[in-house]
Amino acid sequence: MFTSLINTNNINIFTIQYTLVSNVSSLNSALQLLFQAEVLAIDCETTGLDPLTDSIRLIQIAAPNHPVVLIDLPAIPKSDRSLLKQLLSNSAVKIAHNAKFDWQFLTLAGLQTSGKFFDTQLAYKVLTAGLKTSSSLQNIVKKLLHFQLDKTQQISDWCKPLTKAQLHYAAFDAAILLDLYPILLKKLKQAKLLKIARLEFQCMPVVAQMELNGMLFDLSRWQILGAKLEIEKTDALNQLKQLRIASSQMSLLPELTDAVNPNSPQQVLAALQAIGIKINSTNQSKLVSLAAQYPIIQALLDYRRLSKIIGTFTEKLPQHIHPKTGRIHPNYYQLGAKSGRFSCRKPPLQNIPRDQTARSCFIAAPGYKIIKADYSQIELRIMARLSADIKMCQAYRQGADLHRLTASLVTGKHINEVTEEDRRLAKAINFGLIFGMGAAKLQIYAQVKYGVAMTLEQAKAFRKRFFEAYPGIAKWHENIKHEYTRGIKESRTLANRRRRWVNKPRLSELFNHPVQGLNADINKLAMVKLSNPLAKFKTKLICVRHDEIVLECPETKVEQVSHTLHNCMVAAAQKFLNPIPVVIDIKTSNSW
DNA sequence: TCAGAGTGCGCC
DNA sequence: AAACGGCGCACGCTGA
Repeated sequence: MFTSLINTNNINIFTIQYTLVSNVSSLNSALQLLFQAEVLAIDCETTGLDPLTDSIRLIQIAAPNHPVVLIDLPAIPKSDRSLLKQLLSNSAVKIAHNAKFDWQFLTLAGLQTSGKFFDTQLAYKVLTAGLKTSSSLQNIVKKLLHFQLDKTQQISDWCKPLTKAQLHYAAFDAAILLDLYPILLKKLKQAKLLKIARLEFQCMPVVAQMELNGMLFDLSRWQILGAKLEIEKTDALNQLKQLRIASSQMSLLPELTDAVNPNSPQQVLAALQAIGIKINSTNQSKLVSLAAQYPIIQALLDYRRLSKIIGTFTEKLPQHIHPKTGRIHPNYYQLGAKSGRFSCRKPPLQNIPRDQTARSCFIAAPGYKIIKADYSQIELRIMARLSADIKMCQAYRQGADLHRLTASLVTGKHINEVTEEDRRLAKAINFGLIFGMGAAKLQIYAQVKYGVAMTLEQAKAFRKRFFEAYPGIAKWHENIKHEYTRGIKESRTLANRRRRWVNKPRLSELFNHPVQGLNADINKLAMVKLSNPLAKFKTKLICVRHDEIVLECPETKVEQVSHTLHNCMVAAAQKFLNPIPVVIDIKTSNSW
């Protein structure tokens, strides 16, 4: 099916030309020829995957109509790399696949790449957001150039003297990017995605630097916290044991129920059913409302919460402290979510419990402060902007508390009589209903997340009143429903980010994407705007979380940096939300 | 025995 | 007619 031999613009799979340079004179004469090129494809082969401990073995630079330059970097003394540095920061478009990886290695080798970037992986992800497709170089080459890329050398030993096969592979990997570039560029233009792709490209070095920065972590404080949680968990487990013995007396098979594993939903369900609790599943939403009635259920919920925190964070986070920096450097994937949001892994810092005692273990280095800024109610503001609901827009323009307003509208109370519980109720209503939640889920959601109990009838009534109170939202939902019934192929955010729909999407997904996606667009734009100020103020971006940006800043510059951070975030959001005002909450302290 | 789907839950 | 969305990770369980 796939041709093994193909002539593309620049290369032939068997006749690819390359020049291996291992001394400064041959390096510089090879580089001289590349300064006229408007595009440069760059790739690095490294001794491993960790930029903080591994190093570059080979740099490949490809330009149209030139042999690929393969630079044996360890053979070039640091003092002889000035022309290379110059090339990597010139005005050419730098093309790379997963450029973050190469940027990090090059930066730590003192070869910071700057200027315009074009990341073939990000470009492909922007084009295919929503589809189930791999964005590996191999797959992209297969889909766009119609041949099978041989990656067997990728896992070869790059620490030993390089073989001809390795050099050929390395040259090819860089050269192929020159062929992908015009195709991806054309597709981006045709799909009106070039702008959003450029936002991603500009964001890339900011993300790359953020990973290198990492977060400083107070291990001893964390361990004290962990020990406390461990005690609480044991308490909960003991309660579960005692109560299980009681339950086993009612069972015909005590030897089985004695062995109930609290981590097994199946066994727990059977055990709870055996003592007469009528449930069909043991998830939080089914159990919360029964916790007051049955102590064992409270113990189970406690146990689950604590073992989650201990298993996922308390025990795992210390393993991610980097021996070289003493900091935690997670992996951020700027297009990790189909909506355009970031995802974060190893460790998942975007999921750290919001509990202040946990977060206070992430600390500023001596002489630094942590500045944390988040967008206030960004999704609701986006919703106001998209729906142009008159009451919602007016409330935000007047600086009113939207949750209080909703509380007043759905309960019929005067705005001054709204209680704290009413306001929590309104939060559940606002956050839930904009994405199309039904009455049954609203009832559960309000109980689980906000501790507000209501009957199904009340939930139905609240739902009805919400859409009567905000007819603009109801209309916006109607419009999307209309598109939905006609069969919709894609959704766009205001920044024109696209998400494609493969099968018939759920209606709620259609409600969600324009909101969640624009939130991501805004946060990324804010990061890009911050890029230069961060360098100027020697401040580190250390974490981003959907609507939140965390910086580590020299103590002496806190005021200027807070001010700049505020301005960048406001400007990014204003670009899309105008005339809805944007509010940023900023806090400065010694820890997160 | 081990990959993978399923359940459950931490975050926004 | 009714329907929140987006992640990553740990765990028990299933089936080839």
